[in-house]
Amino acid sequence: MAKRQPGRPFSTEITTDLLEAAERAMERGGYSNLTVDTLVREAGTTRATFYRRFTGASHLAFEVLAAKFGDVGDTDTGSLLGDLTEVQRADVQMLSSQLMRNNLAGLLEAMRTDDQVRELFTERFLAPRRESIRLAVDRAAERGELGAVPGIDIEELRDLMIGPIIARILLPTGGGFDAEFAERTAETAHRHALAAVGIATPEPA
Amino acid sequence: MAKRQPGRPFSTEITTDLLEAAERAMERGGYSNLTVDTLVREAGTTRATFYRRFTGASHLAFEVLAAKFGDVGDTDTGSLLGDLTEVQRADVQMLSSQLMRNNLAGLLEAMRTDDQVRELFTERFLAPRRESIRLAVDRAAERGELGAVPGIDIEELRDLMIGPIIARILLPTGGGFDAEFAERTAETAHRHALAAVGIATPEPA
Amino acid sequence: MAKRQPGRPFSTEITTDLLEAAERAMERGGYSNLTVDTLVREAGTTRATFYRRFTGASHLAFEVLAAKFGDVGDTDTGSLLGDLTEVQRADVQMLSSQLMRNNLAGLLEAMRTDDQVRELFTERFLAPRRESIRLAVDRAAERGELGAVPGIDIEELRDLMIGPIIARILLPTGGGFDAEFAERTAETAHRHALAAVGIATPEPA
Amino acid sequence: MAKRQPGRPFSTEITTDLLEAAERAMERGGYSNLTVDTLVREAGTTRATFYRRFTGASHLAFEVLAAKFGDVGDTDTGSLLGDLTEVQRADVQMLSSQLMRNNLAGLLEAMRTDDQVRELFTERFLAPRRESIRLAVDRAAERGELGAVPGIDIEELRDLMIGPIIARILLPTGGGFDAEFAERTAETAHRHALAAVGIATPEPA
DNA sequence: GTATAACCGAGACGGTACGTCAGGTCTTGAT
DNA sequence: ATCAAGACCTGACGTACCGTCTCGGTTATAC
Repeated sequence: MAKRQPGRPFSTEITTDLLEAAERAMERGGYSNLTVDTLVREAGTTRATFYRRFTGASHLAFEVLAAKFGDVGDTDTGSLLGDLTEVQRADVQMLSSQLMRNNLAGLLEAMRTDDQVRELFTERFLAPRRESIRLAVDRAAERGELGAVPGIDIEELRDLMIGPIIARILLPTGGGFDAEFAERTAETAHRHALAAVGIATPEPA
Repeated sequence: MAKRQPGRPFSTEITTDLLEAAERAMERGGYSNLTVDTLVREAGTTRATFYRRFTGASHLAFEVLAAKFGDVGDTDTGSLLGDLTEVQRADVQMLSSQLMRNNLAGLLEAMRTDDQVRELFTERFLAPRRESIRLAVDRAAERGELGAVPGIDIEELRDLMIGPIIARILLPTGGGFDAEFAERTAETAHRHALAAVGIATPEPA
Repeated sequence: MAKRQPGRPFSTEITTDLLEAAERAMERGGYSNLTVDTLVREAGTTRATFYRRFTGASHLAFEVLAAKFGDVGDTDTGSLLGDLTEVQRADVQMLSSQLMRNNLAGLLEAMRTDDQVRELFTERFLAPRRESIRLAVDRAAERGELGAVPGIDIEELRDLMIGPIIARILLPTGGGFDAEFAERTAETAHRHALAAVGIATPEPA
Repeated sequence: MAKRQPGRPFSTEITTDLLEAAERAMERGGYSNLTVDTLVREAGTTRATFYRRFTGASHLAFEVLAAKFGDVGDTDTGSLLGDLTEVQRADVQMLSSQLMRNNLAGLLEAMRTDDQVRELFTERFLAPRRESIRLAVDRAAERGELGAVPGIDIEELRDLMIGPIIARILLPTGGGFDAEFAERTAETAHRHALAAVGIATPEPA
């Protein structure tokens, strides 16, 4: 029954002020410019109050992203290629946003050090996306699209899909994303999956 | 003839001491622990001396990586798939090293802000690797392996190859690299290239 | 009512530690050896904490002297000569201290540059001493010792009294102060004042 | 016969360039702004070359003043008061110059630490001025103006004369020097000397 | 209603790093 | 041996963040 804690509860207004201030800073300057001092000043509060809610700037940054992109839907389109394309479209949209472009590298570095942020990220971002792919593959197997599921490394499929998007965002030369980028890379991942179970790729679309 | 410039020359010993100190720190703690103070302390020199050589810790970190992984060879194996596999093998080896695992995210974030580091990185890391792929594709086109070169986006091909490696390194859940990872991803990139020019993929290897 | 200001108050212990450290350094090495780094190290605190209290080393040095010599009493002995002698005795005692010998020149140089230190010095050291002399002259005028006050330049009288003491301290050849130095120079200043209003000097004492 | 040193001799041009650069800097910013770096840059030479000529900035500063004010003439006006007035006029002129106002305090502080500068200053500035006063007193004694010379402390007389000038320069509130300042203070010193040998002061001028 | 527990603003605090400046010395090549 | 150039070590500068703390004052529940 989630018992009420004694004492004065957190002011929700301050929390949202901080989240908004962080989002603005992340949109503008990006991760390197996120300092607790600046955030609390802009949110009109103080360091101590900040640290009651978050363990540090990286934690808050993560929460901003989680609020924006935390929930992934799972759509059953009826075919593996269709499902993978859906997943890829959602990820391209998420990762190509200014918020991600400016902060992904910084957060990935923060994860290396900070266990808490790493766990949160894994749980809220990585796991759901991996699950979407696993479900798509399972459904394909049930439909008989794939001979044998065990031959497919879900993790590898995921990296094959999200990797090119990340590369395009993080590497300086990376251009934009044209309308068919998601389709092309999803097809390639699809071929990869088929090849893994020994099925020759059908006619290219 | 590289004329001698006037004045006392840089002490090469100090330079190598700094590079070595940086490499140790990068191997151990990774990018976040790279501070100018710590480096000069360990190298037995001073901040001012450091700043005569490097613009900051990120610049030095880049130089360490450039010294280790700067030069890429170009091997002509006689087939596009063979060439791409060579490229991929080299990149897997480079990126899976502890040095890269611990520092790639930090450097990518540094690049967002620091123009100089971004240019150096682009010039010394990105451009040569892109060039390797371009040469492989050009040779394949000459051999008639590919119908029309213009249909192939070199940049996209590069992202399709390096992306999965990066994802595996930077994302917390990323496992290791088994012996055939390079082969599999190179094959997938190869299929992607063929599909781009409308050629059906041959029998999977 | 001296309302309490918000926030954590300054630690008085740190303040006194700094003042004591400064006094020791001023006594030992003198002004040139006063560095913020050394002071905070000896007081066991940090630069930032120092700068919350003082604008710089010269400010702190001034505060040390102000605490020691800040307040001057005003004694009415009944005669101008007596009053001037009292003032002179106090100034000889103050300026002949090791603290002043070692730091006066440095502080005078600091004053040239730093407006704040100049103002503090003027207000807390110069003004009160000038006032003592002015009061003595006013009382003498009321008693009829001096014909007309306006004829006396208080500033000049002050310089005539404090000047010789300063010269003796700052100039390298300056010897010590014998017991009658204050009396002799006060008499001379007295004669100067009388001469300024056209009164012949009486018998030398 | 002042044997010629082996090797290349000092460039006199550099020496004068340095002296001139120093004078400009002393006139403008004053002692605190005298840095070896700035001086050699402005003189178009280098630190090493500077240190072959001078032991430090304070040494050079002293040389500038010595070149300007080093030699004092000795005039015999026929009376003690006349001679003292001459001395005082010269000192007022010297000390009231911008060059002295901006650098005296700094040099006095430098003297406290640097033995060499102290010796140079004593020898070239203090000793000659003391000697002028001593000669004036000796002549007065020969003329019978003073009963007995031994009763007069030359050092004290010097401090009584130069002290007020110094006070007026160094103390922040010190005003300017009107035309009769030298006369008035010389008279006062004269009275002091007479009093010291027990002679009543004559009618004020 | 009145404890009590936790919040909140303000800002000091020790720690660590930043990038710069000045001092005085040393190394290189040239005169 | 001087000179220009500039690296080098030492040590100090004033500032920025970090995460914690100490104040005085303010809510919300819980007794």
